[in-house]
Amino acid sequence: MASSTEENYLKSLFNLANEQGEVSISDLAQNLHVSMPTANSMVKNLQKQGWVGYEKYKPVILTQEGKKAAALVIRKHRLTEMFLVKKMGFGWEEVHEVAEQIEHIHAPKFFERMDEMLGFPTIDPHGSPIPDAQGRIQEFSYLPLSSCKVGQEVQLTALTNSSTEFLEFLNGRALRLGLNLKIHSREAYDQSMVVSYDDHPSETLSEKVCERLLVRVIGK
Amino acid sequence: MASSTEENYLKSLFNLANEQGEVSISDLAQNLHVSMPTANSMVKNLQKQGWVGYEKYKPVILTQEGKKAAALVIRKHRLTEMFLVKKMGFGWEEVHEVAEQIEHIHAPKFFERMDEMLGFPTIDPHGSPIPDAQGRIQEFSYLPLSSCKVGQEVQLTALTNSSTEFLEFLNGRALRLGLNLKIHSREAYDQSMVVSYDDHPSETLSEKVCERLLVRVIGK
DNA sequence: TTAGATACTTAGATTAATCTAACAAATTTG
DNA sequence: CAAATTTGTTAGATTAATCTAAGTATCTAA
Repeated sequence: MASSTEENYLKSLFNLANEQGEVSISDLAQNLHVSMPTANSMVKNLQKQGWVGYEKYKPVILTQEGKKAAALVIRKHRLTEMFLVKKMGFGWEEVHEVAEQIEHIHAPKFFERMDEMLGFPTIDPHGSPIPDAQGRIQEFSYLPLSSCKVGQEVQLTALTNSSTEFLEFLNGRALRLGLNLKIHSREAYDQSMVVSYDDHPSETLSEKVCERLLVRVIGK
Repeated sequence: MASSTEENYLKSLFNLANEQGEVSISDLAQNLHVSMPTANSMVKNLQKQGWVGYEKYKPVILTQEGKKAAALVIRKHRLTEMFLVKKMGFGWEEVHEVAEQIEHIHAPKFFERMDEMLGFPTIDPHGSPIPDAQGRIQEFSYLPLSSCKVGQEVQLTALTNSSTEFLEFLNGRALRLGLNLKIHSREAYDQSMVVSYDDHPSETLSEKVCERLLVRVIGK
């Protein structure tokens, strides 16, 4: 069974591979805030346990077992986030730190009961998919708001970044998942967009923000 | 801040002191399933951090800070047990292992929300008191059933042992906290007692069991 | 195409938590 | 009370996870 530390490495490898494709030792080290030699020796350890394939100076690749193990940790993390928000009254900006700890709890029934109580959710509070109990993960094909056109109506469905600062920024503008946005204009100079929703008749969102908002087109 | 390991030592010291008074290095080592040298060096470490007082060959004594730190870990443990039983549908025999892990989570709001959702409970599912947020613990004065007299009516209020095996034994006889028991007889030879409750007109309980059942006298 | 920069590895040290072996103090008991 | 037993301590080793320093491989770009 993986230690908490090993679980964190598996999770990082999984997430980095999804974001970037190939994952180098330095990517991994940076992501986990450890030195390269530390990441290097842990990768060798993970390899010995059959979770990753690795050859000197080559990218690190999760094996099938490694992917499954990683997905199951991510499952625990995202189920926990959903539970904290839906059942315990946490804000979506407060759940990450707690979930980072609870994801390492070994207690199948605990997470099964969360899953049941939540009605078997498929996404977490930030719109990321929750892997199933077999470690299978459903991929959605959402677009960044930044790639949408003026005049379109879209629904905010997920985020590519769930840092506390970004979530607090969204809270400040009453932006939440499920909201319908109308795209009124885009500024050619800096790619910022003006949108409206609910009782917000005109909000300007920077390119940086628009890239992090994932949407589904619903109109025009 | 105490590591999980340190928290476990503090908890053991607190519980052992309550059960036995003086706590030796060997008591501690036995209780935590570690060797005496391990317990010895951890006690020195806890002393350096101001949680225990210790002199060579003398009993280990928690300081005020040590007692408070221990009580706050026990608070997290017992709140978690109550949450698992009352909010997540666990049986009282299933909660210990999970609570042993969750008690080490550092997330004040998580436990505050549990407390609120449970209506600020004062006892856990096994009748043990839950320390308050300041680490103060309310002591009850319950009697073991074994010390009660034939003819008395008593209410089952707590247990002195909450091992899975004992709890499953109680489950098998539908014995649970809050139940009123009538004491019909006691066998002089082995101190076993015959009691009745609910639709159980006659159950024989061994001395070992009677010592572990804590009650409040309500009649005769 | 080779010099310089970047990425990676090796070597060796550190810390927390554990162990066993050996010795020392304290307690119990004949 | 002295011997035997129990309890506690010291010394030294181990493992997981981390680090820094130093050296090596790979990539990039003049």
